[in-house]
Amino acid sequence: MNLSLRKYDAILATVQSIPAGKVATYGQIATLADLPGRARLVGTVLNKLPQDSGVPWHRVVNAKGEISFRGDGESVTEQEILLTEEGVELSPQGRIRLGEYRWEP
DNA sequence: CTGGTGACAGGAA
DNA sequence: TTTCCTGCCACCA
Repeated sequence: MNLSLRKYDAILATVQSIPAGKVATYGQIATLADLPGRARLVGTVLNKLPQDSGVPWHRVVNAKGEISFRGDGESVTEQEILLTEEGVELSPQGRIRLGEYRWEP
């Protein structure tokens, strides 16, 4: 078992600790998981996550408050819907108001 | 082993 | 306010 796997677990645990109706940025997750500056790893990890991982990945967005995904919008739309269902309101530009919904541990 | 890729962030203009 | 450039490191061929 790789020690890096423990870091993945820390990332997943942090994402799962995000309360409903709130969102967190990749950098924030990375910092909370003791991986400062490794925001890309958070995205890479989530990208490889299975669908039944039970991780609320839809609450994780980039620093701009936008929903990220390899440029394709289908999954992005699903993420927007999930967030809206939880009470997260989106800006007209399709961006989340981090000042309002950013998770502050 | 080397090189390229990637759900990003932060600073500068 | 947004856009562009750079750095960061795990994973894949």
